[in-house]
Amino acid sequence: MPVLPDYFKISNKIQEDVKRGKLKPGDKLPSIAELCKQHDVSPSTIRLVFVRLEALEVIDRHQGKGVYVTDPATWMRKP
Amino acid sequence: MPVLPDYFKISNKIQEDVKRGKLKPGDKLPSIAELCKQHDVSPSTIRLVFVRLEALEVIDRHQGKGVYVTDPATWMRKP
DNA sequence: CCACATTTGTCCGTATGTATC
DNA sequence: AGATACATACGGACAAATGTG
Repeated sequence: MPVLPDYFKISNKIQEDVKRGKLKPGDKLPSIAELCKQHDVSPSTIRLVFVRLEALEVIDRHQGKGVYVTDPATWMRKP
Repeated sequence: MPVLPDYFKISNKIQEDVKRGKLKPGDKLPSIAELCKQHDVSPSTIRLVFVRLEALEVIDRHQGKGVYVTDPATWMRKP
């Protein structure tokens, strides 16, 4: 059984939280700095998580604002 | 019009090559070092491309061997 | 079996830019 | 104007898998 890398485990965890409704569409994720502390990893690793989750359309990233759980409702007309 | 980042443009280009049949399922991509030269970026950027394309299930990565275009036929019993 | 080179993999820390508040 | 937060990109250290001799 392969040991999953950090960026994989973290993005899986976030995906799980979304599936379980712990994170809902439109919710804002903690800041990068916060996620670094929570998982004890560097900003670069969190960035990998974001690139992956963005490709999977789980999150939307907004420079200067934050990272949000994808909301199909506000998908087309982004604020 | 937003200027797309390098890792985005490169992964889009590879996706295009796959769609157009220039790259076919099972094909091996150039090495990271090679892709660095071709696009004049660092290895880190190419890795970002791979993380994205892997999430999109466009490629399969095999440590020590290479990176291949996803082939549904050989998906389960990898060579 | 062992040694070695090649290749990919993970993770880190940092510099700089840009959008938002 | 200043603080905060995300975005992009780089380069390096070290690990792990593969293939070859």
